[in-house]
Amino acid sequence: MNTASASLTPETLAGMGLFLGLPSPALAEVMACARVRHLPKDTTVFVQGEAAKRCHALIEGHARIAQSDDDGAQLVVRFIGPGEMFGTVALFTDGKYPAEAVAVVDSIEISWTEAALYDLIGRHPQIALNIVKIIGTRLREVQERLRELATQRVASRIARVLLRLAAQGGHAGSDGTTIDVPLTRKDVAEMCGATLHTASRLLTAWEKAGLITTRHQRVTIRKFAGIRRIAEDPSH
Amino acid sequence: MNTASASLTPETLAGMGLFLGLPSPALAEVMACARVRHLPKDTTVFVQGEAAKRCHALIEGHARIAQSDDDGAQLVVRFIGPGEMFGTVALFTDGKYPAEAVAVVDSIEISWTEAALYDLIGRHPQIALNIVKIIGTRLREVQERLRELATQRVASRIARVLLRLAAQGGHAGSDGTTIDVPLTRKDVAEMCGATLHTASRLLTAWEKAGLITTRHQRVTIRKFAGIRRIAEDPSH
DNA sequence: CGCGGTATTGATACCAATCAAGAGTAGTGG
DNA sequence: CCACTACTCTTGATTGGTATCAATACCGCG
Repeated sequence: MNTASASLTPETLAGMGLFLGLPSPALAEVMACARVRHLPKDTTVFVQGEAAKRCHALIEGHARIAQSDDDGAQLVVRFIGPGEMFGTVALFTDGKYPAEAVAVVDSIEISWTEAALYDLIGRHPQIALNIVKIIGTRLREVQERLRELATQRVASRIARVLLRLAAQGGHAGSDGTTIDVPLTRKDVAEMCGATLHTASRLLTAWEKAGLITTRHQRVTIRKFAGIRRIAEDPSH
Repeated sequence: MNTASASLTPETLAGMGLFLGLPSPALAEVMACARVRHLPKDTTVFVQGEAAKRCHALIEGHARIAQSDDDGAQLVVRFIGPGEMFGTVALFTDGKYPAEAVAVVDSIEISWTEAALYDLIGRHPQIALNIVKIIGTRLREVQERLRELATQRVASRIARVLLRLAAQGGHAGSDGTTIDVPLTRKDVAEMCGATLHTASRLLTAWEKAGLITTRHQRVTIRKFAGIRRIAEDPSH
């Protein structure tokens, strides 16, 4: 993991949605004004309400973005994986992070100051278009979830959470696809607006039915068809 | 209303979020490649799944943006008011509108083709930043609603819908603030993921309590404090 | 070995959906 | 002008999915 930091080159940036379509020299510029940091597990990158100073992205690892209520209630907005940016919208709106970001495994972060980002956009407007595309895609996803939450039952929503996570960050094995973010029952519940108890009941039931297996907060989907059926079946 | 079309000048654009910060000559360019249309009440501007061809904005009136399930279930994503853009995200993502847009009152729309928009952005990159700001703000709002839906009760959610609509488009009168979008009980219900029946019961109860009045689908908030209390009270 | 965080599982309560019926209200056309 | 129709709104009765309350079990770790 610390070797990754050593091998970090402008080419690493080429695959990031934020810098798609930029020529090599531009990537070098981007690299030149970036700050790379190692984030040990459970590091808080920023907290809700804090003044936004930087645009962030992950090189490696996973971060949980979560929003809290005035009372304790939390909602997991999304998990950020390698190559994805986060904490950037605040720079363009009111300057305060609307959620908190915590590394859920050892991770590596790259970030830019607000001034540096604006400067880069000025010289490479493509970056602004990339941001529009990224934010637009997320807007859609969140609207999708909003509709799900309004119209689907808990079982469907949890099934969809699993499918979404598997698609976003999952590696196929001999016995199914394993989601590489460590997921507590609480995380699952907070991703779909359910209680930890209901999530636990359902996941345990699915495990007994052979649809999934969970060990040490790692979830493996063994029967995609079964999970997909639950996700789409309006009666469940 | 038809006079508005006649008096339409580049200055009209200056107040739109999309073109904030642009100098007059740029606004003239924007105007030159725009198409202005009158939308009679109930006109469908685009339907869900349709290929996105244009970037839209409202000069006057109101449009409802709603997303449908595979089965009939609908969710009202937002109401668009004068000066607000809509149907633009699709141009930057997969090219398909994720929702439908319908004028709920007689309205005037202005729009640009995808090519024209890209061309304008190329010459005036500020537009791209404006889009980021607009979409970023909406992303936040939707995330906010997502959390509400996950953690708040129906009464709170409906109260918040009223407050949000009053803030977005409401004019103060002697007896309170009237929301200028015509709202059916169904609209209210679909904005917060409830059934029309529950929405009706609550609104009627609030009307009896003197918190609001409704006549011909026009809602007036008479006691802001009362509505705000319901919005924040976790027991309701 | 005990301890904090996580997970399971049963019993109960309750909010809101669903089922069901009827009462305004607006627009249409004879 | 009035019947006819469609749509919105109201209101009652019942059901059921989940939250809530409560207790116990598990597991890695100091």
